Amino acid sequence: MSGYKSDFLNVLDERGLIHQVSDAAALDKACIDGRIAGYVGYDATATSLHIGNLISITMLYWLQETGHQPITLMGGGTSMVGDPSFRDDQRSLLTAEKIDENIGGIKKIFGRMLRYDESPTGAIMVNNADWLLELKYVDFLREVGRHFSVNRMLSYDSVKLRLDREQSLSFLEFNYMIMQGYDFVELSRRYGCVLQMGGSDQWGNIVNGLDLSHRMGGPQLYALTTPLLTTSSGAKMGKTASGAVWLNGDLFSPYDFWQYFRNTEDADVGRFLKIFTRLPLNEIAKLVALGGAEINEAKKILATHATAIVHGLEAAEQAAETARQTFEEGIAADTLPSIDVAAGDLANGIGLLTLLVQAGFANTNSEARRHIQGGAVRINDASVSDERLVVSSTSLSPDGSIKLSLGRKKHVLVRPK
RNA sequence: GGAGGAGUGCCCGAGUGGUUAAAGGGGACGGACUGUAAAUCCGUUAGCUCAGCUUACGUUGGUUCGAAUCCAACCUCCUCCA
Repeated sequence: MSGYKSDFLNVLDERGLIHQVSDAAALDKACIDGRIAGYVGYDATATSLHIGNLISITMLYWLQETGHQPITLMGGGTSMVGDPSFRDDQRSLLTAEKIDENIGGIKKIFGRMLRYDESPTGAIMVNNADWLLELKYVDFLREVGRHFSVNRMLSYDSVKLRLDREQSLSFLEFNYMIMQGYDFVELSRRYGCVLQMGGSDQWGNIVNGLDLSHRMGGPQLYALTTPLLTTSSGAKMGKTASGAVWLNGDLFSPYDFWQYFRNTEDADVGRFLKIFTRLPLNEIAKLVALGGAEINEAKKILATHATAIVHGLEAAEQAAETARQTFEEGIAADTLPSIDVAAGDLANGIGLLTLLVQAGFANTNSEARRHIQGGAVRINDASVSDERLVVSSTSLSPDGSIKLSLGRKKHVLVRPK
């Protein structure tokens, strides 16, 4: 739907970020009447957020830009339980130490995208461990638990997958949505937060919070979700052969991040420009209008802007330049991602299979072997067919590295250290 | 507690004693073609010290020259009954 009056909802709507909103008209009005506070929760399931989370951070960004207050909630408490939504298996339990470590890693990204300060629209960082871990079981059940209907919770799509697949859903996990609902109420009490946002898979969990607030005599709260991001071919975004597209540079390099967006399908360019960049819409419209091979220019702009938001402009431009040299000039840019190997090892010679695994091109020697048999591997741009090949210092180029490639697109420099 | 049914590789799903590392599909990866796109076609898709060996069909045992397939116990889930 369109025709919102508030800047916030208009921006999100124009950029295709809205999937569902509860009581859109009332939320719209609240945004006009004054400053609202809205939050997104992030569970500490890994040491970095991934590209899917980038959308919800973007929503917080626009919330702040349009004069409201974003709250980032770290799931230090909820991560102790694990969200079963749309999962077909049980998560392994995370230890408290691991959760702390993950939160440390996750936090890094927010400072780049949001402004944390004391001003009315300054972002706030909170951790639900602060209140969830203090709860007394029976008191909590009597105060909060009584408002939840098990019948209803079982009817949610989010748990259907698990039930349909005849997988057990433990009572522990079943409590997750109650905790998330309670988080919302707690944030509303503490910070006057009235809006929770998230991916479309979070709708059920978020709406629980709305209900709970209502039943506990709290204020009217609102829910807003974004569409699940898929490519035009229907694949879920954010997965590559080597794993998730992480936002932290140590897990997924800025160059790879840039490449990820550079390889966007034609049909997705416009949609992604709206979501992953802050370019004005009229400029985006011009880029999308580019036909045929020229759309590649739009993809480069998309890649650079998206990378700049996450890794900074400098890193983004360097990634763009590296890509230009690698793909357009066909030379080995010394800024390609590199791996270090011990100089002594290289002098003695390293098996190619080992090297491919170290480079992250294969998970096992067998997989590396298959790549070689399939003709995908090149050393310094020369095809390799011998899986027993031993790579040594003789392959070093004048600038002191070996260019190792898998397929047309994946390149890594091997450097002795 | 009783009766019946199910559990296969990343996912779905065939297979009911012997070329079965397990049909087929999906996904993923590689190759060709292109524009570092899509579509299409081809190939690969358990591990290893790889012309060989090891581990695999819920778990553990058993029968057999030989088991994913037969038997027993156990675990998990589903349906009906109490």
